[in-house]
Amino acid sequence: MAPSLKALRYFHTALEHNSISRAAESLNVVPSAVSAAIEQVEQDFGLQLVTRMPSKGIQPTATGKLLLVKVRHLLEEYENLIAEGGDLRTALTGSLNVGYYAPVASAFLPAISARLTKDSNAISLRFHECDNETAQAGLLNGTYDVILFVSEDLKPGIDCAPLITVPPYALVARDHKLAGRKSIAPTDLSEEPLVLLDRPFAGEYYRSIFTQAGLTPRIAATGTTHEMVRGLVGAGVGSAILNMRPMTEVSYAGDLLRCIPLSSEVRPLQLVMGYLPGNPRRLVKAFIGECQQYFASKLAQRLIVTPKSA
Amino acid sequence: MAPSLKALRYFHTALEHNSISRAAESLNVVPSAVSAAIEQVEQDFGLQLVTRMPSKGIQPTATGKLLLVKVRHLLEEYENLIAEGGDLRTALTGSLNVGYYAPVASAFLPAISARLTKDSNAISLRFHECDNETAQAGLLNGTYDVILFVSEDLKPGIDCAPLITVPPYALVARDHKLAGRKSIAPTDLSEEPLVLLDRPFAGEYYRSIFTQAGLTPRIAATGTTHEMVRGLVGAGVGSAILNMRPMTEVSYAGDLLRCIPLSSEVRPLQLVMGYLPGNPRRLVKAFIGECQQYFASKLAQRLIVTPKSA
DNA sequence: GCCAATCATCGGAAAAAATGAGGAATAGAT
DNA sequence: ATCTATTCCTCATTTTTTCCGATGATTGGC
Repeated sequence: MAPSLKALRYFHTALEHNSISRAAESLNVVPSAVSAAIEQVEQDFGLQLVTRMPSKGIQPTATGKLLLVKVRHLLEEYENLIAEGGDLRTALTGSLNVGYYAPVASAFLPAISARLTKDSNAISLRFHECDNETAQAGLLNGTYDVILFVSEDLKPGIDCAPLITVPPYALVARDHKLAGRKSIAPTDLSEEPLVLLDRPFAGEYYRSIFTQAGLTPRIAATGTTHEMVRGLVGAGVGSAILNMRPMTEVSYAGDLLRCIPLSSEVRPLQLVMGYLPGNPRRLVKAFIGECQQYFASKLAQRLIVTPKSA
Repeated sequence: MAPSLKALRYFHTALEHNSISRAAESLNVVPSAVSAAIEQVEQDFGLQLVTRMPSKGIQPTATGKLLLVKVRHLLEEYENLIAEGGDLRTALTGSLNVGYYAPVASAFLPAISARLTKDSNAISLRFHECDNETAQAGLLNGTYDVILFVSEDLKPGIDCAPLITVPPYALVARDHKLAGRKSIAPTDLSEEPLVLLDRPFAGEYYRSIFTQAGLTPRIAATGTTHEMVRGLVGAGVGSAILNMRPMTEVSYAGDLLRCIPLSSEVRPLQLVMGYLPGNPRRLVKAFIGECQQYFASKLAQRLIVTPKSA
């Protein structure tokens, strides 16, 4: 009671052709194989499904006709599965789940998305903001197809493609006394009230910039979102250190800000793209390609603050 | 690019359990078989579908999840097919196509049908009136599950179960001069105007009754239906020879008729039931059983005319 | 640092499928 | 009536696939 799919296919095409030999020819097998398959199906179901008429071919019995439509349906489902499986790899369609840990991802991901979707309306992109930890876990457990994150605490089993190196910069209000400086040293900031981006990995990173220089920062406020930090800085609560910058120096509150490169050599962050090794489907490859292309272009330079770009 | 159903099943249960070894246990195979099957599926689709984490189990990738729902659907379709195939044999349900060549089938088939359908509303019976030739051809080509017909010109490949032996009788109008006779000989009828049932096999049969006795009948009219012949006889157009009789001696026109046995020994007809050898489904068996039971009972004697019953 | 659990790999054994030749039944033609 | 072509069936043989069991590698917990 378990006919193989192959036996069902032979059974089906034999009845489509009303002939074992013609079916065998179209299946590129020998007639006895088809005959055996039909017998197999009949045995498995314990039913007489075919009447054999030597020199004339075969005919389904009434029961065989009944079963045939069900078998045909199953085979069509199977063909669909194979076709869809092939499409997954070859077609630039479907949905793509992206996990990211990049506070200003909204500054560049929309542009990248637009280049993907403008050619096809069969693409659906899902963006999930998360932290470095959940991004990598989500990639491994299948929640995300691809992740953007910082190359720290890399888990094994994830392939990475570097996108851009992001040095930290100082963010001050436009009317701040340091706003006119060409560059700012951590020492300068440690005398100021500070605003800290307090997110899973970022918090320790920003604190380490000061502690490694032997400084103890005075933290006036913390926020868990990038824009909250900017708002606090814009309101004059303090200054901040951040890594990526959006393409505007106006905060949500309308206050003006200024990004100033750090003078001392501080360990920059590496924004990378993570994906699973092996053979990802084409949409994943395309997204990765678009991201790399974007970050190789001059557009991406506007997202970072270096001594030259300031 | 043709993963077997077995490989798909292994792939599916492995991802259901998030573990190759647990899946192998539930499938009663060795883990390496499951591992190989997963690899097979990945190869066939050319996609990375599973992330393997030694000592922790496996996880589907986002692509794997996508494919998994399709595979689950296919497997459910397969299970359905198997279940329905089993039901075809075991369950007393479904539709039954009956082909018959018996002019008075409507006198007994409804009663037989009622006994089948009164226990189940999942039974659907389809009756097809046809001649001896098309009945047998229809059985062989799957149009009919079972046929009722006359055992003449039997084709090979059809199993027969005799139902009843039917001698011919004379049909006269109630006010006919022969209506009072206990029996009638072909000689008596050959002097009368005759009405003939003109159907594929019947026509020659009725003519042969006279020609074999060296008589030439005078045929006043012919009809292609049993009731038309009765109507013609009732209207006084002539007398007729028929085999089976309905359970009424009133014609559609309201005329009274009388059935009188033939005195001479004339070759009777054999009403038989035909079906395909092998393993018919249960509904077919049940119908055959009901028919045989009916014709073994006294009820069926009322359908024939013998010297004793007259 | 060792142990337990888990997945991956590999060669040989078992099972299944396919092959190809030979035989039987039938329809149609000579 | 005989002959031929077609078709399906049977069976021994070969090929392919699948499965098993042992071994090795990786990870996490004690």
